[in-house]
Amino acid sequence: MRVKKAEDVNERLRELGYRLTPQRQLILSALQGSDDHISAEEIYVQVHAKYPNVNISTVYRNLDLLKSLYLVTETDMGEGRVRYHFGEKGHHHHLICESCGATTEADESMFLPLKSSLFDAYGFQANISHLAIFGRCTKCRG
Amino acid sequence: MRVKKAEDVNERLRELGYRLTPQRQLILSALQGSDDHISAEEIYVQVHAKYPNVNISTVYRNLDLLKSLYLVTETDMGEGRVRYHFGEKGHHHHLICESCGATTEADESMFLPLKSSLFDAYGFQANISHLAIFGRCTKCRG
DNA sequence: TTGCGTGCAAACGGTTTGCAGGAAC
DNA sequence: GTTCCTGCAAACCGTTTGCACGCAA
Repeated sequence: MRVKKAEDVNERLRELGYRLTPQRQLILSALQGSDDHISAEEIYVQVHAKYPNVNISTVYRNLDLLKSLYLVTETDMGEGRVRYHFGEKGHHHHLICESCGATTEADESMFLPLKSSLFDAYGFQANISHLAIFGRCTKCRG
Repeated sequence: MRVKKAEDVNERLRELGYRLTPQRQLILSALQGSDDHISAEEIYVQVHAKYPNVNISTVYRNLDLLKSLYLVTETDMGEGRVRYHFGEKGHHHHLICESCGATTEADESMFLPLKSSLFDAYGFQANISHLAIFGRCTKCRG
């Protein structure tokens, strides 16, 4: 599961007829540079540092574009705001403790059986790329 | 999986020292009377019809209370608003089609293997009461 | 030169909060 | 009588939108 290079994405956008504005490239590199999921606000802060005039609406508009091209996925981790993740990075899921708020990553493989039983039972092709599951972590159970 | 009777809930609230205001009871009966998940707005409309002075902030405050007592669960079905469900009703999950918006209910049993593998692998006790899974339904795959 | 993309400011919509009055107990 | 609960209005906060300008192609 490799991270797609910045140049590849730029090329793809150019192919599709989208312009490579500095704002767009900074937003992309914020997404690519983030290990974790990143919020629109956090992207904005990073981009704004290098390019003070940028507006947060530009961040949202570019995130919408990237979502529609399936280059970016969003995950609702129950914070009242959505987090974004660069599409080519590895899929994984989040176990969020309702008591202490700790989040653990769960491997995609855990979810494959579910995916196939949903397909078998309902013909539903689940797009389980980044799921947030709530519950209690080991510590808080004790 | 039985629906808890209104009187039982009233009694429980009274035991815990909470007052049984008419607003609170109307909110409870809206929750209990809803087959599906119901939004705060929808509860408000129902309650308001019988008790025109009620304010939507009262609905939110009561939903918060009921959540904290684990009498009500909330599910984010990706609509930009949360839906509420009376706790004692049967657990089920939602398969939401990203193309046509259709939602199908999936039985809880589908998710039990996932639940136990998360517990075995991470010691995480998943509280999978009402999960929303996005993907493509049978029709939209065709 | 064309029209996509942007900055700005205002609006939006669901939810939360401060406060003073009123009802449940 | 005490205190919880409520109605009201305003604030909040993440996100979206209308508009005119500016820059990538």
